[in-house]
Amino acid sequence: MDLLSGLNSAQRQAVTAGNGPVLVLAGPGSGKTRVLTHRAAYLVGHVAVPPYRIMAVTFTNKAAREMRGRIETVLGGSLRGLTIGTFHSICARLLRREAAHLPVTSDFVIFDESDQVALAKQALRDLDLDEKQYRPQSMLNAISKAKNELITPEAFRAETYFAEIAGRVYARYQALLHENNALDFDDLLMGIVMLFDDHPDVLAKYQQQYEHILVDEFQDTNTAQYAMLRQLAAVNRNLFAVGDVDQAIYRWRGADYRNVHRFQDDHPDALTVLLEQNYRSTQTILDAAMAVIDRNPNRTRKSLFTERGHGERLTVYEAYNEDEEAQFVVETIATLTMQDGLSPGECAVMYRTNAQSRAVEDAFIRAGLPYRLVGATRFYARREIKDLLAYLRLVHNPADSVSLARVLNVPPRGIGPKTIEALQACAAANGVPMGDILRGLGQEPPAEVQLAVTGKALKALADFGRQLNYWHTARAELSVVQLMDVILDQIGYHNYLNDGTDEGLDRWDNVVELRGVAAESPDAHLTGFLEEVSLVSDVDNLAEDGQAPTLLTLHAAKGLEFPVVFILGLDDGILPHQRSFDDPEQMAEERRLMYVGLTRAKDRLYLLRAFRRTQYGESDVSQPSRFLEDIPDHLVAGHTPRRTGRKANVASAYARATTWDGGSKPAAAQPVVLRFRTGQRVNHSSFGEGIVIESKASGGDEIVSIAFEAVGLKRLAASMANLELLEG
DNA sequence: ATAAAGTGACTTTTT
DNA sequence: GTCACTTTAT
Repeated sequence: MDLLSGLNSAQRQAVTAGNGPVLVLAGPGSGKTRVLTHRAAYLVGHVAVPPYRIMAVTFTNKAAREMRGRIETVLGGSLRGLTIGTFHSICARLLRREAAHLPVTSDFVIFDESDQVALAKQALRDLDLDEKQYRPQSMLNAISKAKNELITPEAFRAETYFAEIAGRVYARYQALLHENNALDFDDLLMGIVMLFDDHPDVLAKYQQQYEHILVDEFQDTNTAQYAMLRQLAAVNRNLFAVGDVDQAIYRWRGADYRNVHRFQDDHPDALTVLLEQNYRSTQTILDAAMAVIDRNPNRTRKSLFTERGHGERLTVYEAYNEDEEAQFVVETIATLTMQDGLSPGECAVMYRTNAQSRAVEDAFIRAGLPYRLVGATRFYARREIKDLLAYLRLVHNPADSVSLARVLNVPPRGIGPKTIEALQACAAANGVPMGDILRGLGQEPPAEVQLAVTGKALKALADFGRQLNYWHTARAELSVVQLMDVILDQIGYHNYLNDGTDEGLDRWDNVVELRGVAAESPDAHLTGFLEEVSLVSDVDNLAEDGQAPTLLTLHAAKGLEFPVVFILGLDDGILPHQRSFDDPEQMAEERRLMYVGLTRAKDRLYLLRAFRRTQYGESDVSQPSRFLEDIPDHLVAGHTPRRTGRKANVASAYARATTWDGGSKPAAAQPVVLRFRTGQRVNHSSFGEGIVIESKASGGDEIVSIAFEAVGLKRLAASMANLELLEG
């Protein structure tokens, strides 16, 4: 039947597999999504499995959306009842349904990273721990790691002093989450596994319902996710997993590609299908990618092949610095567009770290060309978006004290830290959330509370409480958009953002954009809207019809493909990243990251590096990436001198730089007159007297290092610090 | 209660 | 260099 007609034999074998566990090891571009969607369609269309008995799990909403669409296309009908979504969204849905067994109610909110930090800080304060000494972020890392490994606060075992502290913070943090009627991302996964463990009847219900479970990107599952899959598939044993250990790049997030091997150990009878034929790249690109990945130890070799022919050889280019590296990208894209009739949207620029995007953005801006940037400051992490969402979450769940603390004085309404402290104390004394105290104050007549706050501040609190009450009541009859408008209007948010700067205008645009998100689903209720926005990521919003080149990290590039790919920063220390040098496991992951990048390209691949690179404000000479050395010479064309002398490179780079932009370079060469010299005595208004150790120009300012008698060595910007030159 | 100055961190970040 | 955050000065 035509459902199978477009598949090669390996793909067909996987799609039509009978009952029992199936593991599909799919190389890049081998049609793994195709296999997954056709498998689902096959089950529904051929085996007559009702859609509601299938669960398909992905890691991103985008992947889930696409899969649903593609299954529907193959089947030519809608798939009502099919459970398809990310691990997190599916878990959230199930947890809400089974909330009776949870420490939170069914309308719990999901705390994101910054909420988590706020809560971790609170936990540290509650335990009288110094947040300088125990950084909230490292506490959260430990907590997240524990949750991914399904370790509860009670089961948390401390071997070290740090872990002992982390364990205590974990317990307090968890209690705070529940007080806020909130769960974090990791709780969604661990919560499900615990729920299933503690309530076999609940588990049995879902085990029966889900006759088939399909999983994408299986190499990226963590312990909790794997445990959940095992639980659900324990009875029917129809677990269909697709993955590629060579594309495992999320170890640092708790993912463990060894789950692929575990799957084979746990299911000795599993049908394993290897997909090696590539439908994306030229053979040259595949050969380069294999040359890189084959150096990783302990892996089963895959022989990727294509029928697309050899295509063009790769271009390796060594630029003088990151600006020239970016310039090369812009120029090359311009040339390809004009000479080869390529659309700029078919090009992607990939890099290891977000910081690298700046030079590229600058180059595009200088050339007056548009680009699309994925990631960086994520939309939902922006201050204005978080503010507005915090308001909505507070209206939805007055117990959410993290959101309350965020918006209590935003925009400023005369509620300072003293007042907040008093409110917190009052809430703690009465054992109720701060939101309830506020709403009590906003009642007519105000509720009686013991609150150490004076007239003006008290009025501010009561006013805010009144607004909160109003919104809380109004939320039932207003749409999300209407509620947003009411809140924005009443708090004067537009006015607050509009501070006359361009940034203020941008921020308001973002607010309008969020309003647009809400307007897209006018019938959605507040709960649904909040859940949707708390589970989205940036890649989810990457439009398909882009006319401009895409700038993104290698991590964000996974799962995507582009006719032309530029990989930047092939320097030792960047890719592979410095932090992976002393850990072979991490180094192997860097190599996989490179592999992922290489295999995104369909036709052309450009590998770039810079001889000199400015990082953290310091310019340093760098060595070529060791991965670059692994690519055989015969796959490379247009090799700029790489192992030849550095001087020639520098000279040619300068020559190019001058011919390209006759003087339009950014004002890096602004002369700075140095006022201070080593050995001079100076006086600073607060640090007192000291001796100048060093003075140099940097970033258009004079940076002076001074050894102060009272406070030791400091680095100050001469234009900022009020330095007085003393005699001597 | 804000604004300016100083400090310190800084890889990636599917949800 | 840039961001977030804290301390200090107004």
